[in-house]
Amino acid sequence: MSEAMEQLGRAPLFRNLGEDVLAEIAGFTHSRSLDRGEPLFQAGDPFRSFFVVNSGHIQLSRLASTGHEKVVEIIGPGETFAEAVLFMDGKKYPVDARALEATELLEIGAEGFNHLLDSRPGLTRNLLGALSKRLHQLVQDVAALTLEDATGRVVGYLLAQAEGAGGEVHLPAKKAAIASRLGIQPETFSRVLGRLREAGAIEVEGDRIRIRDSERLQEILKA
Amino acid sequence: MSEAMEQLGRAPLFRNLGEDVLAEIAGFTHSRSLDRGEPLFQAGDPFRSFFVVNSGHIQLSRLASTGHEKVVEIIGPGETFAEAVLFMDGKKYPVDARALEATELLEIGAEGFNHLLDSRPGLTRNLLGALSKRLHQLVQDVAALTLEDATGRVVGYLLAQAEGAGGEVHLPAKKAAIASRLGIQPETFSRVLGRLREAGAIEVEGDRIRIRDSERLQEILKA
DNA sequence: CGCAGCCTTGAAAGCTATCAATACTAGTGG
DNA sequence: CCACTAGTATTGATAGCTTTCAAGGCTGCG
Repeated sequence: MSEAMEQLGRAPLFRNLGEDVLAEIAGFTHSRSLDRGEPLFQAGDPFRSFFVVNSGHIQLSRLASTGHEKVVEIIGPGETFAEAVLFMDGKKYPVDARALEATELLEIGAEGFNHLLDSRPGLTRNLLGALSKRLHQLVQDVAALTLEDATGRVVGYLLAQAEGAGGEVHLPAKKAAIASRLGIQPETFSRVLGRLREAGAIEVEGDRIRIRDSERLQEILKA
Repeated sequence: MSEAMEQLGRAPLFRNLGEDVLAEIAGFTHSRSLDRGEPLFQAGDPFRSFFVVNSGHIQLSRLASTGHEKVVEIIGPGETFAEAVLFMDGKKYPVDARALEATELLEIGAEGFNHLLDSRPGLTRNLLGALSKRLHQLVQDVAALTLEDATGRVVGYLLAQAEGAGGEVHLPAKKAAIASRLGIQPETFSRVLGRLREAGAIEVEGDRIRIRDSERLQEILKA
């Protein structure tokens, strides 16, 4: 099994597929490396391929007319992105993508992949599942942005990240990027963390946050 | 061609499908009527079917722990909803759905539909397209919620609704519901409309809004 | 006519953004 | 090894927008 096939297999999107399918996909895939801060594509660029992150982190963001930037998503190892663009009318990327650090990824050619789809039901199943999951996540985000205030969103984010990570959160990006992802300013993010720390709910050490009192966080979320 | 088949065919989700496929789908479909305000399902209910709106409007909303309600989406004639739940892990509806007015819809059984999928590539194509479109829409919403202020969101909404409607917008629901959809309070919505009216950009008559000065609106959006 | 629901308008409070200045950190070069 | 610098994070003060609470107006229907 080639290296590309192994890397593909690690992504949920390609889970449970036969080796033959993986081999086919690997056929129109090649690996890419990005340096910290290096752009991958811009909003409006013609869509030709989508990606799997192998190591590092990619940030997806949108630029407002005012020059402000909003981080839509932060993609980590094993995750795919831009696969939804395959099925959209105007074949253009809708967001900007750039590496937050040195990042390795696989680029999967859209054309070849598209041809595979109709003959591989399992593949379309996985795709539908992936899109549905992202959809659900976005609905959650929209709800949080309107129903929760800054503190609530930060707490929600911390609890979600701590899930299955043993009460320790490793922020996947600079705090300013996380703040943008949460729809708040860096200053507000800092203040909220400060308040949570003073309340004894968390401990902060650089980009590591330890959840000290999970129950108190839940209470704050409900308040 | 049965009535159900015709109604199905009007939805973009079932566009470009052979009559044989439509007939099969119609086989596990039955129509339902809802009165104004009547609930269709609640968040957490087990998922058994998804829906096509035939006439009227359905509101999808989420309830926060504080009791506040956020309108996620307002679904009109020809549109489908809850189809994404088909592919999610925990087969439960993630939102509440209820009729905003007397509404006719088709209920499509999940099990039967699911069986059809693997043998009908065209159907999965349509599904992938529909999910991608919704995904893109949600990304837009998230961006608007964080990048635009209340005025910007209202203007964006009006321009989007007026698209192809000849500069006249017919609000599909009570203003309070629209406001929630836009992530603002009813009072704020009212005030923003008032300001736009005073600026001569729009005219408001109940639930009808005429765009009087589209350019000025675009400017406000960019300001 | 009167009531109920919805929308509008007003005033005050609260939260977050913004502006500004100060720490802090890591990486660089002397 | 230390000093320096650039980027990043924290902290403070203020302004602005939106929410909240409250009251008044409007409309349709019994």
